[in-house]
Amino acid sequence: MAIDISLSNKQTEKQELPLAIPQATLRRLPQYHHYLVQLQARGGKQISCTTIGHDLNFVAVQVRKDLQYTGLPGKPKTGYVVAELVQAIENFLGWNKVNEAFLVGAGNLGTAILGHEKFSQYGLHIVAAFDSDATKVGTRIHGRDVLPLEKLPNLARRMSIRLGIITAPTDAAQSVANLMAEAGIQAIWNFAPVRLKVPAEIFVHNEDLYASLASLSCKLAERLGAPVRNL
Amino acid sequence: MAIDISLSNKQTEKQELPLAIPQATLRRLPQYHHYLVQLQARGGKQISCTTIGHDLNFVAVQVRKDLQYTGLPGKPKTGYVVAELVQAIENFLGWNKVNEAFLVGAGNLGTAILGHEKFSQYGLHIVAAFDSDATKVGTRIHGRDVLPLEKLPNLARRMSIRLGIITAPTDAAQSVANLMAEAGIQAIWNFAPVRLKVPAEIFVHNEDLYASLASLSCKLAERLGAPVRNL
DNA sequence: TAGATTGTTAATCGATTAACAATC
DNA sequence: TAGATTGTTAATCGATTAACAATC
Repeated sequence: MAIDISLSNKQTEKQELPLAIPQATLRRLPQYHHYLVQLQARGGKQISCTTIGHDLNFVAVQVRKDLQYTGLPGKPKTGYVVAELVQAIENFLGWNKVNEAFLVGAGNLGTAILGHEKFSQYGLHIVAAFDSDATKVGTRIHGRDVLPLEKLPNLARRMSIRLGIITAPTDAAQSVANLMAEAGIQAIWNFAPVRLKVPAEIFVHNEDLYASLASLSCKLAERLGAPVRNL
Repeated sequence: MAIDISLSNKQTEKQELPLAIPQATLRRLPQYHHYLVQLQARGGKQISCTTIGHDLNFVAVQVRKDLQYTGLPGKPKTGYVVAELVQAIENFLGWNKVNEAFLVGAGNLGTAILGHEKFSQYGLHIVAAFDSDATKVGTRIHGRDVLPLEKLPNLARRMSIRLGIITAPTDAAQSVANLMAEAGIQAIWNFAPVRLKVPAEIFVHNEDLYASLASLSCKLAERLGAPVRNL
């Protein structure tokens, strides 16, 4: 019987138990991707974890573990085929599928994100912006219409939008999130420094600039305190 | 001799070994801070880890461990004095000291960050912007001059600038970092999706939007694949 | 005193790293 | 075959959580 089970596991494939990926690996995959794309541009065909690790300052075995999540097997002695690996990472990250998104908050940050054309290379298409400020509504920012916030739920449903980006001011963020939840949006990229309260099925990713600032100012404060060492 | 050493360690205090703070704790401290400031605004005087944990969705003991890094002791039964705790966190993070910074790359993102007035409440004062684009040089963005990139090293030295913010395009980021290193800058907040090569004494914090995007698109792809469950 | 809370020490968990067998 | 590399299993490390004593 034991043989039976192990066989069926091997044969049926893609069974499931995809072995949830660690956050840390997920953060590194885009780095590998970026590295590999550049390598490819320079004509690189094959690559080993040893080399990737050396260039990116990771231990080789960590690179190997990370890449295993993409499901692409490498070849002993030669390593991975660069083109395949790029594909595998993009596939794993969902970067070869289009994600249409709505952005709320057409202020400075919202404008910056709308202007970031590279995102579309990674499947992120921001199709419209929303704002509650009447003076902004009706304008166009980097080719996208700025619509009144009230229109979001209806439009999101009709267009089956699954991703929402919040670049609204802190105080408005929660109510925007509520609107998005109501609109059936499935994931939120939140740039406001608040922990949003949303239904459990909605995935929230917080882009917390204040956490970054903390890390930087803490480091600088620590250095000021310490006596200056010989440079 | 052994006794001697342990005594001196205890007595002299502030000796060192400040027990390096975990990254994760550092990310949470600003959240506590934000929560406590709001609490204070509503007139809260005392607070317990139990309550903080409940409101912020952390386990109480984790909150306690995190807060211990600030060095402020709580009182059994009553918890912490809100005002003291806010102070202690700000002090620990260096948010009550002024950090003057230079920003390089006056594009969309740079403009957004220059426009983010709240940063100054956390000690971050961006005093000038730099760009290599001659059409931008000479203009003012959110009250700050845009200067030619070549002027950065000299000015940074003269003004003892310790923090640099990179919002330049990916290709330019490394050379900007080189310039900053040359200018004696001690910490870099890097918004470009590249791993910068800098001397070991420079602290780099990467704000990696593509890592965030990976996390979001991966989650969405995973949902699309799976059959829709009962909502 | 009883109860809520802090602070601390031990157990658990997950991610990183090390060791090594398998493979081309 | 020898050597570089992958893939896997075990050891290590660090952070989270649990258990509990100390304190007001």
